[in-house]
Order: sequence, then structure tokens, then C-alpha cells
Amino acid sequence: MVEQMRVIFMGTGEIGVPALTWLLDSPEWEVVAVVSQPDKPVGRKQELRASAIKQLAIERGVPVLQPVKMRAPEAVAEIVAWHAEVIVVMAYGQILPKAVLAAARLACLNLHASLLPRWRGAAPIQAAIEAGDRASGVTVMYMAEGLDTGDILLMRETPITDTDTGGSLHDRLAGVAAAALAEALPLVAAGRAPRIPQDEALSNYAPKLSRENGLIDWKATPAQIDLRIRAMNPWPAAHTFLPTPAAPRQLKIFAGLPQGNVSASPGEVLRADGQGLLVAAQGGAVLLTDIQLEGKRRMNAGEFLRGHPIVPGTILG
RNA sequence: CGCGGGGUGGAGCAGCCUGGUAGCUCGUCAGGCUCAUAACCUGAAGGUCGUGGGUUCAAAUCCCACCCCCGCAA
Repeated sequence: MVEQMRVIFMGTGEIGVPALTWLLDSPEWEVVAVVSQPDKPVGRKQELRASAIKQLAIERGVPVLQPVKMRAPEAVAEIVAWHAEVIVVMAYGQILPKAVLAAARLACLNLHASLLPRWRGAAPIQAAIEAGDRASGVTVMYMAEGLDTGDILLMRETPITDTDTGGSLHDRLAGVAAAALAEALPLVAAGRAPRIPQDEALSNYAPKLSRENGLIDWKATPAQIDLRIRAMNPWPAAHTFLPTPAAPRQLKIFAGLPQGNVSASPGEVLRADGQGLLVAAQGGAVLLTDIQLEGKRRMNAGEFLRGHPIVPGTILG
């Protein structure tokens, strides 16, 4: 029996679950510890909930560390004490101090959900869709001090389709990440892993999203609006505002179909029927089919209109 | 006690403030009409108004408690 290589997995987001699962199932690697962000109050009732990563680790009987600040000397010391060969990080949510990057004997690797150097940063998946990229993927890289600037070990691509959403691409990339990790680790173990510097000239950033990033600009083209709707689905969700006698109410939009030549004021409702809500944009219109009014549940446009009639001529935005 | 919206036939909503026979848009079923349509016309079935208590001659509506759902706050 070959001795197992010791690995520490650091992650918080669900996107890392398949990769961690692969590690846990791998006979060559022993996950000695899992590091995840402290449990945070979540949901309407502000109940404390453990991350999916932490839950998985507990199920498999792996020790879990949840330092509030990775920079703290005690946290670093704890990591070092595990004497890991490799540290794997995916969607952890904290910047790691240099001492942690150096704590693994062979490599400290990051799995990033984009084809680096394109889309460094916090929201690469949404950014790739909204920009109209034809492909995305997962990059396995050596962690460096900068944000997603380390040398590349390998990349695995997946095409972005016309119907992909932030959610669907996220789920697909989670699987790609596990596969990429499975290819990368044997190379690392054998000391044959490539190390390719990133081309700074091609790099760009995908900043952390806030709710405002989902606001639809009806002066954009239907195609641009469609990209934004799909990129932001399911979070933070594209939205506009529906005027009401009281105050404008937020209307989230989860799906829409871009339409051709129409000429009307941006945001004007041109038609509202069982097919959806047809809203004018720049040089065309978008047929909204899957929407959610503030305070209500998500429903298709036909259902929505039965209870909330909207007359053509209404201006959204 | 983080802030807010809501629970009314199968779906989405109105009615509640100013108690007095349960309403709208759909769906379903039956029939009719059209070359045709997300069509149109006629008729029908289908509701303990979230639960429990209270006030009242009378409660979907007012009061109290509880349960559940949802939006914001990653």
C-alpha cells in the first residue's frame, strides 16, 4: 500500500463540493483537514448555517477549521501543523497570507472558475456570460500573493451556450473543477507539473457583484439585456422597476427572449399577454417570460399577468 | 425579537381601512362556432376565505395568539 499524500482543502462556496468529493474519494490523497469560513447567519430567520463544504467534511469525518482571520498567527500555525503536501483552495473567501501559501511541501493550488488571465476576481462566471464569451472553464494555478495572478498549471474549458445562465455554468464548472484537479494533482505528485506565467496584457477583472449589477438598462440592445438576464440568474438576478400607484416595486427577471425590430421608448411595455411581457429596448425588445415581483414568488409571465394586469404603454425602469 | 409583503375554488389576484348573499383574469368539464388561431360564444362544476380563540344580531373583513410561504439584508 502506497502511503497517501496529505492534502488540505480550503473552500466555502458550493462550487468546490465536487472537487472536495473527488479528493475524499481518491485513494492517493488523504484530506487531513478542511478549512471553511465561519458559519454565518443565513436566511430570513438569520439561522446559523454551515457551508456545504463544512457539512461534507463533517459527514466524512474530516477535521474542520474555521478561522475568523486566516492572517492570525494561530490560524497559520494550525495549517502548518498539518504538514500537508498540497493545499487546494476553491471559493474560500479569504486572502491567504504568504505563510499559508508556503505551508504546503509541494504546492498551494487554487481552482478558479475562468480561463485565466481573463476574469480574475470574485465573479468570473457572471462576467463571462455577460460579456458574451463563447467559452469558460477552470484554471488550476499556483497561488501567488496577487489576486488570481499565479502561474497556471493547467486549464480545462467548457463552451458557453446561448441558454446558459450563471447558475447552469456554475454547476457545470463545479464538475470541470473536479476533473481539472484530478488531472493536475498526479502531475504535482510526480514533480512534472507545468508552470506557465499569465500574460498580464490579456488580464481583466470581474469585480464582486452587488445587487445593482442586475439593474436592466432598457437603453441597451435586446442581446445585451439577454446576456445580463442570463448572467445574473439566479443571483443577484436581473431586475427593473414596475410603477404602481404607491411606489415602484422591484421586478426580478429570470428569463427573456430578445426580439428584432421594434421602435419605442426604452422600457415601454408593448404587449402583455400569455406569451409574456414585451418590453422595448434599443432597436428591439425583450419578451420577459420568467419574473418575480418583490414580495411574491417567482412565476411565468402569463400567470403573473392574470393577477397583475399591465397595460401597454407602461414604462419600466 | 433585523426590515418588509403575503396565505380567498386547480393557478394568479381583488375584496379587508368604512363588518351585512364570494368577485376578476385564467384553467377544467359540456355544448356551439370558425379554413384557421394564445381564437371566440354559451353553460356548468369547483371555496372549512391558513389555524385556534375573542368582539358582534352578523366576521374573509375588527382584536389576540399560533402555523406556513415569500422579498430585502449574500
